[in-house]
Amino acid sequence: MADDAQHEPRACDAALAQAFGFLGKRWNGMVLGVLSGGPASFSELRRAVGGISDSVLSDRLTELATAGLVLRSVDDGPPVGVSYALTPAGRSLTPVLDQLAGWAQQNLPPRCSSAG
Amino acid sequence: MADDAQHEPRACDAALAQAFGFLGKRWNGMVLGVLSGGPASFSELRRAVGGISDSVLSDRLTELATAGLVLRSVDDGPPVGVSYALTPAGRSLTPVLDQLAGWAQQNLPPRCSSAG
DNA sequence: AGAGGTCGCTAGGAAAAACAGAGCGACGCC
DNA sequence: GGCGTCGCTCTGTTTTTCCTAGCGACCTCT
Repeated sequence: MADDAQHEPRACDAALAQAFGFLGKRWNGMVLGVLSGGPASFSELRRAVGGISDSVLSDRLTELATAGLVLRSVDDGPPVGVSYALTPAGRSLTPVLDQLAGWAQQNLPPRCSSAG
Repeated sequence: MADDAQHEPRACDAALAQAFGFLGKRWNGMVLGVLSGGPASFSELRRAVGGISDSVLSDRLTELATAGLVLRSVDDGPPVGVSYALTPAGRSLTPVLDQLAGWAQQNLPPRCSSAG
């Protein structure tokens, strides 16, 4: 082996693997994204991400909650409901998501040519 | 609060959806990550991401190349080979990946307490 | 009261993606 | 000639994701 190898497993890759353990799942990144805009209920989430089904959303929410990224709180108000919000850990991901969105706008082929 | 609604579909979410069209796939984020450390060959990629099979890697590479994120170049040297490298578009994702790795190290439960 | 809609969430079966393993033609090594 | 590597594709099986339907409880409309 020559000394060229940049491709040795470094901490960076390990952390990246952890990150993509969540973000690599089909909708996890999206729900984190809409949640970063503020707390939301189950139905609100479903609409915001658009195209996800109840089963999957429920799964992702449970998963995210278990990982400590989102918090599930039951609203005792007259109209009983459930709210999902980002924990500090999840909230610290927001700026990254923001950058990601910026990158996508510049480097990804626009799927919908919005006339604006 | 009347003007609370943060959950309307804004450009941010649309861009995020584009981004996760790629990063939401099981290995795309990882190969982008190792590629951000420098060009690599098919085999090098396979080792670096660790746990991916030839079929899937081939698919992801084709997909990423089609999207204009990575560039496939055939090496005419005596030991004929193929090299994959990030395009400018792909390279601009590197800092984001870096932040993501940083976030993961701080906010994600360490799965393997690496001695090193 | 009766009928219908929404809410949060779960269950079952179907489709898709990912997987592991083998193989192809061409190369260098011994 | 035998062997391993390279980049890449094919086949059959497992995991993941998806769609459809449904539950109990609440609210609204009539």
